[in-house]
Amino acid sequence: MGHNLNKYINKPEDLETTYEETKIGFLSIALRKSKEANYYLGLASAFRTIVDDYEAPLDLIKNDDITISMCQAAGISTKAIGYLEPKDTKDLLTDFIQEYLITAGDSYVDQLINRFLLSQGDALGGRMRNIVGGVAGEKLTQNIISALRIRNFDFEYFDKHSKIWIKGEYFQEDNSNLVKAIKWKNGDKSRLLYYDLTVPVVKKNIDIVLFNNSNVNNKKTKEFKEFISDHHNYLALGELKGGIDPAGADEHWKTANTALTRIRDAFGKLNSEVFTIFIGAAIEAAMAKEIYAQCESQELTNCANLTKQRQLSEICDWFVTL
Amino acid sequence: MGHNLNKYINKPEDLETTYEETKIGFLSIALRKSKEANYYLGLASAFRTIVDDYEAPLDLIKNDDITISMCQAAGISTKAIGYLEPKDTKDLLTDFIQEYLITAGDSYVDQLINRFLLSQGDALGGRMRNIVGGVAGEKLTQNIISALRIRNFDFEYFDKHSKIWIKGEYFQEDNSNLVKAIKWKNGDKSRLLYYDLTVPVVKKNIDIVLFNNSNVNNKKTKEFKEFISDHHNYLALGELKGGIDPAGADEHWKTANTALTRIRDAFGKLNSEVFTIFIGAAIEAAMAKEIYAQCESQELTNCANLTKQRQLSEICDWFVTL
DNA sequence: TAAACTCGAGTTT
DNA sequence: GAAACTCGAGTTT
Repeated sequence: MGHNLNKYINKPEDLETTYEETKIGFLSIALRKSKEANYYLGLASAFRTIVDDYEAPLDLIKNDDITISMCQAAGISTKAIGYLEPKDTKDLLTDFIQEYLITAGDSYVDQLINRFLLSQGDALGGRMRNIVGGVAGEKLTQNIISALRIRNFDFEYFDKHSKIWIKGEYFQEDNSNLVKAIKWKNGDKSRLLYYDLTVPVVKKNIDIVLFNNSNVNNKKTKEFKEFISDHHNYLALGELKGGIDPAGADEHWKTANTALTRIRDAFGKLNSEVFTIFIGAAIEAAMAKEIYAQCESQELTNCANLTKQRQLSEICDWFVTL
Repeated sequence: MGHNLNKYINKPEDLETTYEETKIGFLSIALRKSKEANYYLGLASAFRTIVDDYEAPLDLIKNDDITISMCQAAGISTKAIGYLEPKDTKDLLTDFIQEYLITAGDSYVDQLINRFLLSQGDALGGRMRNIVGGVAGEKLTQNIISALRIRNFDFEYFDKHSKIWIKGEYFQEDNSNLVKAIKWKNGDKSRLLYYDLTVPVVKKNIDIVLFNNSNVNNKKTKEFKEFISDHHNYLALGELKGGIDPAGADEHWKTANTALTRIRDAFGKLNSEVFTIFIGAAIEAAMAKEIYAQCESQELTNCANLTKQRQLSEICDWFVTL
């Protein structure tokens, strides 16, 4: 970049994701999706067992235990169910049974289960999107920790499950998903990184939050709340986009761009400058130009393509030495 | 608003979508989804018919006709298939059959079809998202045409299928989905509106594009290309977000916000000012404040909540009289 | 029924 | 295998 923060990014094109990386990404999604599918197939099978006991479709409404599954078969997602009252769902189910099950005659169970599977497929898709995002976070964690180890910085990580700080030497790659935060020492400097933290200054949840000190106890304490409410403690904030789909690349960069602008505006109003970063897995030509230009103007402090190992190592090393 | 563009919006809260509207939106999605599901159930049924003829799962690979369906059952979306080469899909299918079909024994056909249904459910979800967006465009069209009729402005609409301009008097509500463009006369002023047009100045596709004259022939002509390349012809550009999900509201507003910023930046570089507008169906409290503030500062020229009939009528009337 | 995060399933131009 | 549009299926804090 203009000011050489990342030596592997010297022009916008360096940021672009390759066709090969996209392919690898989609393949890895397919593998994971097949595995996750088992859960939903199990639900369908269990649902069929219950439904098989009924003689007439309309009787299905009477069993409150399966109301949610029936709604799903009728095209209402788990998310949407939360907005409906019992009367709404009952009316909808009655119409659904009339229109799609009774007309199916003897094969109404197949009709119902097949529709249930369709809705569960959409659910599986939603779940996969969260998984892909999680995997991106894990990859970043692993690379940050590698940078800490190479530099021999003392570090600890906060474990989501046990809710305690664990010494860096005990970290293993398969703990990556448990890492909520990392703190380290770089000489006199001490640093604290949190993932997915709601930052009071911005009033939004932010993927990557780096504090310029670690003089604070764990979350859920009043002290922590005060710590994160003080803009002086912030050093850098960033957006991480792990999706591999080129069709979503610009869409999600636009989202990230507004999120980053909100961060700058919120800290700017307090006359506080913070670094902002963007790390994405799907970077297309046009947005690469925008990202690069923002880095040159130093509106954006640093960036990297998550699929390019050298860019990623480089930004992680920069990050831990900030 | 501060400058009274929309008399039904006097404070940010006026923009917020109600719980009731959200509920109606989700219910209408469920109804439509059940209808659209038929197509995917049909595919599954046809797929089963073919698969039933095979004795052993591995033989399925040999039939190229069903490769795509097999891939879908294996978790590869239509979108992802485009990135894979035959060798990739063959390897993946071989592993898939080994791991999930052969292990299913005699019930391997059910296993395959159920997995196919899961993937088709995700496909149906994708299709629904496009439909919801289309319905929003139709609603806007209907309200714009109502405004034109109330004011007795002469207008014509460009029909997507027949690719001709049709006199306004022949417009019927059930043609709404065919309207690609509308042109009208307001006294001496003539106006041309296009939906989903790639604007060369911005190099992006924009939902709502209003030209300050209609001195141009149809699309696909060189003349049209020159017309849309001249920034002087532009009067207003807007983003329309038809989604009802509150969870997606801020996400999509962030996207729209960057899109609108790109429009202003691109025209601004040419010292050309254009009006910008935002119309959304899902508007939550925090984003309502941002939208309202942008309207007050006149960064955003006008806005409306698509679910609030009076706001919508008002912005359409403003739009046709611009 | 808090708010806003995850991202790709479609689609069009 | 162009590029960027549609939006809600999940999820977390």
